Amino acid sequence: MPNNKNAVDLAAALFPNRTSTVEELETRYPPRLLPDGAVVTRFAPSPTGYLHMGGLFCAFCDRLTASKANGLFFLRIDDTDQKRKVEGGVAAIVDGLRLFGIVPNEGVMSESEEIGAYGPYTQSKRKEIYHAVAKRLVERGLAYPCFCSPKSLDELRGAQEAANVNKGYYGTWARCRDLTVDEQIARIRAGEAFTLRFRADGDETKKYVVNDLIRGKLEMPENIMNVVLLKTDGIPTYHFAHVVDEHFMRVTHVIRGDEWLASLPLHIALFRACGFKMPKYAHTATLMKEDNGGKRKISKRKDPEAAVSYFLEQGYPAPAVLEYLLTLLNSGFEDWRRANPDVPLLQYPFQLKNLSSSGALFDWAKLGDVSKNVLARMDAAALLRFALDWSKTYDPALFALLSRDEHYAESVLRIDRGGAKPRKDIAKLTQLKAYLAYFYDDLFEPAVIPHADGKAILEAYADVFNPEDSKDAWFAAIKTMCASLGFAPNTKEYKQSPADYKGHVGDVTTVIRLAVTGRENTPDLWAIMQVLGGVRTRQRMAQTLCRLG
RNA sequence: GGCCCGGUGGUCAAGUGGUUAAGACACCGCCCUUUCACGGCGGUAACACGAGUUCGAGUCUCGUCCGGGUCACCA
Repeated sequence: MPNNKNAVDLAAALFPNRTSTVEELETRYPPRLLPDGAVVTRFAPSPTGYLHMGGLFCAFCDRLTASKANGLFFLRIDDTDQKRKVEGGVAAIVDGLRLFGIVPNEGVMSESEEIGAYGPYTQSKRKEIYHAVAKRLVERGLAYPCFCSPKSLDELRGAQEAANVNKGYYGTWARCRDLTVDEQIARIRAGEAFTLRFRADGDETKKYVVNDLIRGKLEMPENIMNVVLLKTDGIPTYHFAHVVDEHFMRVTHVIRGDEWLASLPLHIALFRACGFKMPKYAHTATLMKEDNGGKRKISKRKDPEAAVSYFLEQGYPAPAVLEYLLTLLNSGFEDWRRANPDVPLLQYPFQLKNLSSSGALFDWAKLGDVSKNVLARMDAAALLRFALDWSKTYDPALFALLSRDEHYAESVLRIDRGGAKPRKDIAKLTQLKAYLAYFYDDLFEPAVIPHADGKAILEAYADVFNPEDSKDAWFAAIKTMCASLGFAPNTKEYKQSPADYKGHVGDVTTVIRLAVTGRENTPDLWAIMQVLGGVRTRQRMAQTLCRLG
């Protein structure tokens, strides 16, 4: 379309400073040289202070999708809303991703470092690029200045509400759309504040048809909204920055939350107006939460679990959180994990198309189960390292306890771990201290022995206890002891004629277990005694006996 | 309210016109067992509703209902 002279004059008035031309930008950011079929993804969060669960999930999908296709994944910071910007917000995102093993190939690498040839990767540093495209839009008559004040826009909305029509800047409500160029230029020269709006040309009765990679064919009415492209301060809105950035950063696949679905028609219209090729879109489902009876989006304000840091604080292993997200939102993952228990998560043959399109309810029980499995797969040394790392920042008392004697701590953690059927007691590290408390004398809490024969059992056991015994010998000694105390040496015999016995071997070991650990439920008692050592084991039994009188 | 997206057991989910409607978590029972776990076996429990197309519908179409999202100079 030829530029008309008036439009060119307007553009010059709007953007008096020299900007690059769109053609220059095209050369500066040429199509990427990548293998056939390679995809380019991006994660583009706002630096609002922390990494959101939904964001983590998108970034993870971005990473997997790009890796699988020999493509590349970059991190961009969408900081066009200066009001919401938070000190350290970029670090929270970069560090958050790193803790989950998600590392970008290019883009923002830290608060102060960016790598890659398609930057800057921080939107607040790209003003000149947005202005170049905006200027071109004005020259083509596809954008215009709007002098409406926030107050008059409020009134507009009020009037629309009263008239019971759709709200927005469109049709005859778009008052600044048809000002004469003379008036526009005069008001700009007079220093009036203005925004730049999109001159929408959509027909509401017609539909765009888009293929969403997750949802399939989508039909949505064409865009008629004359949205703001550049705010009064010249900073672009998300929509405009999105279109410009995905184009010049040569993104092929946009994976984002489904809260963006409603603005897809706008984005389509903007891509067309700019003459840019659209990327493919994948809109992921929102993570929901049960809220008395109903479900609702997990909210930053009300729900601590909105922030990924919450799970880290609780001591869930990062991979467990990711695995949980995958079981929740990606069909087929659990089968794969069962078949490949030890393959790193990043090698999961991820497919966008088997992402769920309906919003899943967050399920703590399921997360706990997933996490128990992840923790159970770790060996004692790995678990200790994880626990040390975690407790250093989140539980100094536990850290002190574990580092007192790491060798000892590891032998505690080794009990019933590493075999074909490891125990699954722990879902998160906040449970660890309680789990191993009785291995430390200062935390050990003696229990009362409710069993009527407690005294007799402990006295008899004191005679036969030998810390040198192998597990078999240890158990054989207990069985032998059972007979003289009137207990069945095994459960079967007891069940056959309960009347003949005071109880069975399990009741006997329960008394010993209580005396030694203060607990009714523990891992293998023999192994526990080995770790505690003969002296302490004897000591605890003796003390219990004392209390029994 | 307009527009959009969803709706299979309590939760997550397979399923793409013909299945006894998978599986996982949770729950219950049994077995194993030195307790508790783990593991094994079994069980309760679902296609939101109504029309239509078809020999045949969870699967296709329409309507209804329900849930969610979105309608900013926020992203």
